Amino acid sequence: MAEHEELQAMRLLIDLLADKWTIAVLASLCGGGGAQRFNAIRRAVPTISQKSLVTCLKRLERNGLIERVVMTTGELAVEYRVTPLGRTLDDPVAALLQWSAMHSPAVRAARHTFAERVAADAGAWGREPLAAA
Amino acid sequence: MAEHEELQAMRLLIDLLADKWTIAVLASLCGGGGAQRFNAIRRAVPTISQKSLVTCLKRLERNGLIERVVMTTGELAVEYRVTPLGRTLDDPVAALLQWSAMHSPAVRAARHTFAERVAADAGAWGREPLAAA
DNA sequence: CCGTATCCCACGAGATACTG
DNA sequence: CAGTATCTCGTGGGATACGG
Repeated sequence: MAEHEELQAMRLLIDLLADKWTIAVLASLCGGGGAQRFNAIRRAVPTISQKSLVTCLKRLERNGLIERVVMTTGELAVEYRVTPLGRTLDDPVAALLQWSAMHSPAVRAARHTFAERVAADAGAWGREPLAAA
Repeated sequence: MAEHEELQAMRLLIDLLADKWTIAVLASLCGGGGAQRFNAIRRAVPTISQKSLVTCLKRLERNGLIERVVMTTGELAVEYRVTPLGRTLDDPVAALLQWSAMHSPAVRAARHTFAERVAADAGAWGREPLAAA
């Protein structure tokens, strides 16, 4: 799978994608042709909080995946756009997407099996172990 | 990139891989031919704590990616082995690995650029803003 | 050897209120 | 419109000690 330092490099990418909103934000950005304004993203990802969106955007910017562009029109307007580096995420994200489509049902099934097995184990030696606590 | 429900399925996979140790543990398991004993994994991933390893293994088991096998020899011995479902992770993980190899230097470079830019912005309007706090 | 139990801290993230 | 500032809570994870 991987040997030693590759793991560390991979953590970098995983940490990039792992937080709760990054993928959704990126999807919104790409959906908007690669650029969106702050509140447009908020509307596209309705359940995100302001704070989380700001944090998320800052991280993406810090890592060079998106760019923050202050528009020079009269009103205050800021646009976020995906950089070329950000575009390169398409490949790994596509791989994740494909795996999810193919195997996530199996994972859900495994969870149910596991839950039942645990319940059976609990029932095998005594009733209501939780009540004893 | 992705539209609506795919995101939720992807979260499942990301959550699987996101915690600090899963990838390393999986790598150790695969390195051991697909099966390793508890303390063998610990030695392979020296900086992990007992607690974290237990937690990590439980999650992997719960999601059907590995199997816990109690050996029926005299001494207490437990082996963890990758399931067929677990093997299917090779594809997405390989994609992550490849991206990391190709682009992680660019991310690190972006971080430095960003840090310098921030420092320049800070220096432009006043010295030692941190000292003021 | 293979864990469980407890304490403790850091951090992600929601809610809410305020500013340029 | 595009943020910043606090508060608070839940959880991940390290350290340590104990149990089967």
